[in-house]
Amino acid sequence: MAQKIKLSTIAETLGVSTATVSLALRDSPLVASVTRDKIKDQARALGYIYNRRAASLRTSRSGIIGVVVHDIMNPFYGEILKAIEAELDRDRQTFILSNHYDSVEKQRVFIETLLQLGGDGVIMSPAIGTPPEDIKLAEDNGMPAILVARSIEGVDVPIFRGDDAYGISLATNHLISLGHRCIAMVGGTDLTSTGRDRYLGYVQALRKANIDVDPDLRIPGPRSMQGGFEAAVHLLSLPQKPTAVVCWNDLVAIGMMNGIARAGLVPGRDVSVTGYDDLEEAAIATPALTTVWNGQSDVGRSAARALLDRLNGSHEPDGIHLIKPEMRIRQSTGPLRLQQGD
Amino acid sequence: MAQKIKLSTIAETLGVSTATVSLALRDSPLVASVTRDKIKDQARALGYIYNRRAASLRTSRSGIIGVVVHDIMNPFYGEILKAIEAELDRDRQTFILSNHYDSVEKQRVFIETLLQLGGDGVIMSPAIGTPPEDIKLAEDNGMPAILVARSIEGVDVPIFRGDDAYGISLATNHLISLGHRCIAMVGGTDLTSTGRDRYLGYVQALRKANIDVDPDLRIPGPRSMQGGFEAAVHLLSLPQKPTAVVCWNDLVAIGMMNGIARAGLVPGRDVSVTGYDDLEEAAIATPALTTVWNGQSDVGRSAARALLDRLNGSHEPDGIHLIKPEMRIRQSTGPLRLQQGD
DNA sequence: AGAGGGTTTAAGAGCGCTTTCAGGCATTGC
DNA sequence: GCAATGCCTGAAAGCGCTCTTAAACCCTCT
Repeated sequence: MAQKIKLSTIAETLGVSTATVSLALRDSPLVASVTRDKIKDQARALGYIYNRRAASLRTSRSGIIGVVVHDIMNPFYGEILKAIEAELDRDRQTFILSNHYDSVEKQRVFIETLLQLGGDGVIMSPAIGTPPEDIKLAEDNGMPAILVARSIEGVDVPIFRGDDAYGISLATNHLISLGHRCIAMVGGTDLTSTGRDRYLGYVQALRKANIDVDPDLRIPGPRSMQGGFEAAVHLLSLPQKPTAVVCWNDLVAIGMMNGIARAGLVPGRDVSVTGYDDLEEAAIATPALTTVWNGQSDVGRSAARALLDRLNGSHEPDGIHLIKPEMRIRQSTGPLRLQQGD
Repeated sequence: MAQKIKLSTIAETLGVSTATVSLALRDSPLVASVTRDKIKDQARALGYIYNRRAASLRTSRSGIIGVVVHDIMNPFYGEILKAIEAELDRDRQTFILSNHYDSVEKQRVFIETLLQLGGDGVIMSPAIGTPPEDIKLAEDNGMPAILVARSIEGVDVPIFRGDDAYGISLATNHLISLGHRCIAMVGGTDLTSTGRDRYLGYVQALRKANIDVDPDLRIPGPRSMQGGFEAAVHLLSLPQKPTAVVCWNDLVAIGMMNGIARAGLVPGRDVSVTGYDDLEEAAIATPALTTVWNGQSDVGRSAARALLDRLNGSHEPDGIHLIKPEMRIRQSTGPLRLQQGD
């Protein structure tokens, strides 16, 4: 690299002031279009690189937005991220992505880093146990926060997520309507709002159908294919095997179906399985997975939009924005078969 | 937010100069430890946020490293990213992640943004058709680049990737040793170095075993489960059905197995399938997938290490660093069965 | 021709931090 | 007891950009 090209370099070679160059590059109407074009051509010719650190030091607007979720490799968050990315791209915002893996510590480091970089805002799916102070840390330093997918108590920032209780009740009711009475629930934890809401939806649906809730049929925890696979092994070893399983998400459901298949049973015939999220994988699983679409793309898009609006002054009303999930019925669920039937 | 706390705020409240505060926070030996502790306590008490933009404007080191790959949601890149993340975290570097979706344009925008932010370096898996100038753009502006997973012609920056030709030959030879002669290859394109190398490995393995290469048995393109699923439908409709399939990656292989199962055949018995990458999913697929471990974590870790070393002055030798893949034999491959056998 | 109006450009003061260099103060050696 | 030796601290310049204020310029109109 020959030498750093800066505004003043362009100004000198053209015999104008740096102010004019700055204005011209920013398309200010204060600069004549002839001058502006001349300046832009010269900038290109010299290979000028705009220095955002210097600019944002002055303007205190960095164009950086942070996004932090549990795990960006989890397809559920992946679909939210894609929607956020698309929305932010349209506004030419740079976004910084990070996993917190449910470590409050890692999440706080991320927020602090973002503040140091002068981030304009942050979209987060908070780690389990996130203290409200960590959100306030961002807000107090002029960095608005928006939550997605999970709520936390004691903060009043906008939240976008699916209506979990309703969504899981859709799945549970579907199984009940197929004649199932012994329905397990696999995955989720009481440590997140999502976990609590989904379990609630499951319990309420059972109660409404006058089915007793058997605590042995709840296996909290699993979130991955691996987890679903292991849960299958466990459930199929119970004296009273469930005939249907409501899974935390599609990954768990696919793992569950694999586990059922390994045991020599046929998912969808011997044991019905529902997923949650309606990932791309769901439709091509074997058998195709009955699941609940959770509005990931809506969540991502709306959250990004809300943040951008907020940055532009129009203060979006705070509070929870629930997206209504929808049922996707495929082949992994079927009518109850009698014990020794076939 | 009450008011911006800066170095000078701390300095004033303590009656020392800003220089002392700066030095103290940076743990300079020039400041007495008593003073240093007092300053640090005060900084914490006031809720001071270090302004990296201002600092990096002065030091021209930002602590930001860019990482751009085809698609962060693709588990193959995901495992590379995890390794990079772990390595960069140890050096307290912030990293900015992006997808390019094989758009050279999007990739260039990313590089430019990174330059504007003063990025210290960039790790990239270049988009198909990346012109060498785009890499030079980074290097010429003092931002070292490291390539992962894919090579491109005409640049001499360090490259870390698996030995694709060798890896695919492992899979192909494995199938040949099981008696298969009619072996399809699904996925990959001649547009990437990886695609060319893997096809080459496949062809060479067949030739060495005196098996004719049938162009109809190559289906370029698929990369996803969906793609593998569709390829299965196509292959099983051929007059001369293949008895084994070498797949581009594990996702394609899993999709392929789903497609085979949908057709009423048993993967691993009726049609053998190999994957590539050895993702977590491979081991729990049904049947468990025979695949080739491609050293993703090694690639990520080494690439990050190389970049950090380079930033610290020790100039890593350029050139290609090949990681040796390894075979993982599971249940999705089995001996050739005679046409009407069983 | 001069004034008034509109348009275009220049000047300059920071944004918050780093870092060198010189000077102040206390301690030690003779 | 006095000079020398460390150890700390403060002053100040400047990283590259923005943006307001004010001045310069060029018309047009009277």
